[in-house]
Amino acid sequence: MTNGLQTIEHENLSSKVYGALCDAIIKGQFQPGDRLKIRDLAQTLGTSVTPVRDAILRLTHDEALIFLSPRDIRIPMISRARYLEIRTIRLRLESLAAETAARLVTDTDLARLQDLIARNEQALSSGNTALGLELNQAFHFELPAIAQMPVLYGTLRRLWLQMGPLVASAYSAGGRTMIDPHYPLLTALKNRDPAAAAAAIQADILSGGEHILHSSAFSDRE
Amino acid sequence: MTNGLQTIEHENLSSKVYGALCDAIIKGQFQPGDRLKIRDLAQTLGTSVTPVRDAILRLTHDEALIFLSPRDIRIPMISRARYLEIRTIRLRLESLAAETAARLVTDTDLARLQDLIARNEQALSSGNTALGLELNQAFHFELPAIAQMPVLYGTLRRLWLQMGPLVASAYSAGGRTMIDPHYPLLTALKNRDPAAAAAAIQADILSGGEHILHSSAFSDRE
DNA sequence: AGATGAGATATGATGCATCATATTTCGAAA
DNA sequence: TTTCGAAATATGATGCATCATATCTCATCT
Repeated sequence: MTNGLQTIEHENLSSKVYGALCDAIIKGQFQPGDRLKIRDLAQTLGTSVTPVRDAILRLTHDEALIFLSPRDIRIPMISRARYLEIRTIRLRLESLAAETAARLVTDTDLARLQDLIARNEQALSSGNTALGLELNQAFHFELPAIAQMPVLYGTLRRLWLQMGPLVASAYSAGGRTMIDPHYPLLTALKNRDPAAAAAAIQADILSGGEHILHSSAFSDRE
Repeated sequence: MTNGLQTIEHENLSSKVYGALCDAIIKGQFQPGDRLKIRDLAQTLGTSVTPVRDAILRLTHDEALIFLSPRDIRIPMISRARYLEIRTIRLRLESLAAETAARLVTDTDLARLQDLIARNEQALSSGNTALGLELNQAFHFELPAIAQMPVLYGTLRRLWLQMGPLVASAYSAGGRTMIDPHYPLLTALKNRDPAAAAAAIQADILSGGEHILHSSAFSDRE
């Protein structure tokens, strides 16, 4: 047994299918309640059932998909309570990412963030909401990456997956809510101010949350 | 598409195998660096390879197992940095669980927690460390359950899985560190005092963390 | 029209064969 | 003894068949 075992990332069909489905979920290509069938997806994607099954099962463990029955896999409609729970968790975790990022951020990091904001402004101008969603999320995920917190990154990624259809639906008309809060956050990071960074990301989450709460039809069930 | 889609839990071979492997990991039946082979496990467990593969893949996505290569699945030795990251995240999340639990806790909940502590005292007296580990963890998981935060529960479960071998190793000699901090937490919950509950769980995590940091050999790598 | 039940069909779980390639073994050379 | 390379073996990924049972369809009855 050796110390310092090194993890590897390898890309196989299953992980490719998983990535494609994650993208589709985040971009709002599925609606809550939509049914996913393994054989249909395998045909569409040109694979056998195994990698699709792998990906689907993974997404159910991510809680981005649910089994309504042992034969019925759906995109879930999350409840208001669940959304609020996720938001509360995010307030705790994204503020941790932001604080830590404020302490570690480099000029290269800042340039990258600036670029994401600029590209999001362009996406907004051209009405490309799917790209806007993607860039908003990419901005958020920069924080745990800059903070060098891989566990936190993975945890947040799964939370965002769960919110995917909700966020895509709430922002289907686009809007500045996905961009404006990023400016004060960027400023705080430039200033290497952890407290300001934490406050900025929390303000982002809360203002975004208000938008989601006002524009979404939630499941009445937990 | 209906509102209020209801998720179901169904138990199949894959989830049974997953549960058995999670148990084994938490109880320290594997050492960091140990190799798991799908066919061997399938033979041991008396299943075909499919459910074992499902369970193994799920554990790799949980980051409780790692692929050293596309053919080599191991129990990871986590790094000091990763442990500290997990601990930081736990400080945030378990305090959230504790605060919320303090607001929602019932007498039935309190009795259950009391029982867990009593059983842990017994396990300590009889030198049953594996049971002590299990009961310590059960106690911790009561908080998100009482708090009615299923997402938080799932998130914490995965963090504990990752720490499984480390915790089992650090506490291989047993000790009061797994019990003593539970008393002030129980008191805070009895008093319905969120701030005290949060402080108590954080103290538990930090004191446990000191024990782990002093007694563990970490991987030098991230 | 709605409800019910039977039969047909579909679905994910499971088993197992095959494949590509990763790993181990073993013999030879240094 | 150690190192190296070739061959043998093993391993997880993938494909696909089969199974158990979930779901859908359709006919009949109220």
